[in-house]
Amino acid sequence: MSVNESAFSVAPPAKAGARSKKKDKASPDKRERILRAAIKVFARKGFYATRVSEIAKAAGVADGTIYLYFKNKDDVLIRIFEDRLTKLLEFLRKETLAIEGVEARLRRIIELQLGLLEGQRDLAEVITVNLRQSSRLLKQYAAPLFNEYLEFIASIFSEGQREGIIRKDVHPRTLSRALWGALDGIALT
Amino acid sequence: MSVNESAFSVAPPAKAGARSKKKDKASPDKRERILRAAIKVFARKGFYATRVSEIAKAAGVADGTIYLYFKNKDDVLIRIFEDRLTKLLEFLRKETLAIEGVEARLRRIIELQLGLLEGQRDLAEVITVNLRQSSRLLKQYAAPLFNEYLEFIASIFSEGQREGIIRKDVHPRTLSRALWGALDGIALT
Amino acid sequence: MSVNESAFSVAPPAKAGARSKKKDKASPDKRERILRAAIKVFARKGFYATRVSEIAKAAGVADGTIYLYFKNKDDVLIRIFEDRLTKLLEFLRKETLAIEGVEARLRRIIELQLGLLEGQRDLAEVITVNLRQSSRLLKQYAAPLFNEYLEFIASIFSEGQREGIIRKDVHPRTLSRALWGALDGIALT
Amino acid sequence: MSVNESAFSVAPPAKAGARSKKKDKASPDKRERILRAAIKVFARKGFYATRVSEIAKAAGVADGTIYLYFKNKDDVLIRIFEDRLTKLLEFLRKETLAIEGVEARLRRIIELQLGLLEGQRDLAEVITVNLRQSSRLLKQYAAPLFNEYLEFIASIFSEGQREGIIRKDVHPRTLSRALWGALDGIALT
DNA sequence: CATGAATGAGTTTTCATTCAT
DNA sequence: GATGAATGAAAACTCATTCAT
Repeated sequence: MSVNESAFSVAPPAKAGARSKKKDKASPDKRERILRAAIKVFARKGFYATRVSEIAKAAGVADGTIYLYFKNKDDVLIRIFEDRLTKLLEFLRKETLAIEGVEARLRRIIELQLGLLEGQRDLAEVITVNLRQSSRLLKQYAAPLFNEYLEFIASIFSEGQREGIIRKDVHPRTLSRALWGALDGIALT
Repeated sequence: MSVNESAFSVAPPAKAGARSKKKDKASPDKRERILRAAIKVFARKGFYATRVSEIAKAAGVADGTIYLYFKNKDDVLIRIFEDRLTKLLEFLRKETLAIEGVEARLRRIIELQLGLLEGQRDLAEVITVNLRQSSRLLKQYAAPLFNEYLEFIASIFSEGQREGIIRKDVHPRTLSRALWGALDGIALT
Repeated sequence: MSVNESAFSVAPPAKAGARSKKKDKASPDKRERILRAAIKVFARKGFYATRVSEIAKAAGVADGTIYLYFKNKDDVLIRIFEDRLTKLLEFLRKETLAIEGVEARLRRIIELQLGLLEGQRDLAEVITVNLRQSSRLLKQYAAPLFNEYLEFIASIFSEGQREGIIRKDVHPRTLSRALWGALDGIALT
Repeated sequence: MSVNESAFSVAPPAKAGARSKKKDKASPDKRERILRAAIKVFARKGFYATRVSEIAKAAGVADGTIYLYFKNKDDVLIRIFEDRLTKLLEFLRKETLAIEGVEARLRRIIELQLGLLEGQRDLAEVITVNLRQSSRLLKQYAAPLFNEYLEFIASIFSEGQREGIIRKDVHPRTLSRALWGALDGIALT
């Protein structure tokens, strides 16, 4: 399973029987289209510099439509974190835990991570950049998720320390932060 | 010489004999006060979420005063990069080149870097965060300076590769990005 | 055809079959309402002394609405010139060229002009006053149109000179300027 | 006596005995310098578009100095009208009344007027343009003076009508307005 | 559901005026 | 008197959000 066709690369779920009912006027995944458009635009211009109208245009919907699916502009960013980060985390867990041995696991994480950061540059950009300078509100929602992510990687380092294959004088949490930072730095190229 | 009393921790230059001679116009350090206030506020809330009036209040000046020293809000951020990053780079160069051996140098850089990122958390925050999602204009000014910084670290890795103490299958530039990312990630705590 | 129901006294074009077909978007005459309000207020207070909010209030729209139809305050003035002066010129041409003989034509011009300046005092005021002391930008747009207007009158004087019924020792262009000035001076009452 | 060295082309009054007292620090005619500078800048950019600091720079004084001689920016314009228009009127009266015959007088007025408008383009510009679109306050001061000026010319037309050499079906006041307008229009070239 | 024109609160920025030196 | 840095009230303009169609 490649990273780029991974679970968090959400694709509209196959649209079962073509045009289910009659009208089906509500294009089936307008919400999804908006999220994707938002990721793209947020990545390019940052949250604050992005106009709601730009998201709308990129998604091919009217400005007002955004407010049918999201409470407000902040909410769009929050949902990006929630939807995507959750899926990313699940995916990482599944992929990693299937592997035996701390070193192999870390290699797999790095591999996935770099693959992710390459294939989903936009998403990574949104996560890293916007995590920091956004409103209190956002931080409340997003930070816990990101923390969970770091915690997961830390847990692997922790295991490595117990097994004695990783130096013990650095806190696993610090290691996980350093790893994320390094990978993110690399991917920025 | 500690990082936190370093060259880039700009202090109004002692004003030799108080009220030197005649003119002494343009309140010598008001500009500096504004820059410092801006760094502090930008770090906390990010560039876009920061109101010019907040910078003014933090600096203890009137809103309009900002515009006596800076062209506009963008310009304030640009000058932060210009003033500070330049000084930081000079400082790093001086400190590092005085040291013999690639490994020792890298240790010193990490040491300084972590010291900086701790002692000047605000500045580091502004540099890292705002470098990414800001206006074209800013990127034009800031990115080159940041690149110079990465280039400097890359040059040390490069030397290490020639000396055979650093693996040669990764580009020095990638290494420098990874190092910055890791250190930044750590400091974020 | 009276001057005051003339072509340049723009009225929303009757909107043929009410609510024509489908779209009918962009409130058809809001732009027009704003232009009219602006002419009125500019005439009374001058361009610079007029607040955008005053135009908005006079037009019965919100401040921001102005910016849906015009780039900025300058643009409002520019469009007044463009829309109105162009129509005025067309009107004058049509009315005048239908008449035989230089003297009769000039009489008709004076008649129309005074009618205009009376019936559309506001517009005349805006044209004359604001043509002079405004920004480079405006002059670029407005002056050529005003010149075209003067040129048209000059062409009639020119014809009169060829026919020998107007003294030849004054340049037609000077005559047209003098005529405009005199009529404007009179109308100022 | 040429128009351009006329009474209303105020020159600092010869500075009697060089450097009267001792210090004489107050440059003798700073007020006059400011007025002249203001006329020049107002003519070029109009009252509203002119910054107080621009007048100051043109006059070679500090911004604050202006407020030692004038109550505020409005006051500067008011004094221009008062000082200059008064002098202009006196001058016109003296010059004209020395001449015999209505036609000769009018010729002289036109001559002077065109000379003035040429030699003192700036002043004429300020008078004509700014008379119209400025604040209530200004109009209160300036209009009466301008009216007096028109009244004077009207009186000559009036005399001409009594003498039967000027058509009687137009009000003298209208004639004077037309004359001013025509001359102003010509001079605008 | 979808639209997008309209709104107006909230920001940036300007500049006349003041006042400590 | 003269200065010009500092002030802050006032204006232009932006853009998230609403709501009639």
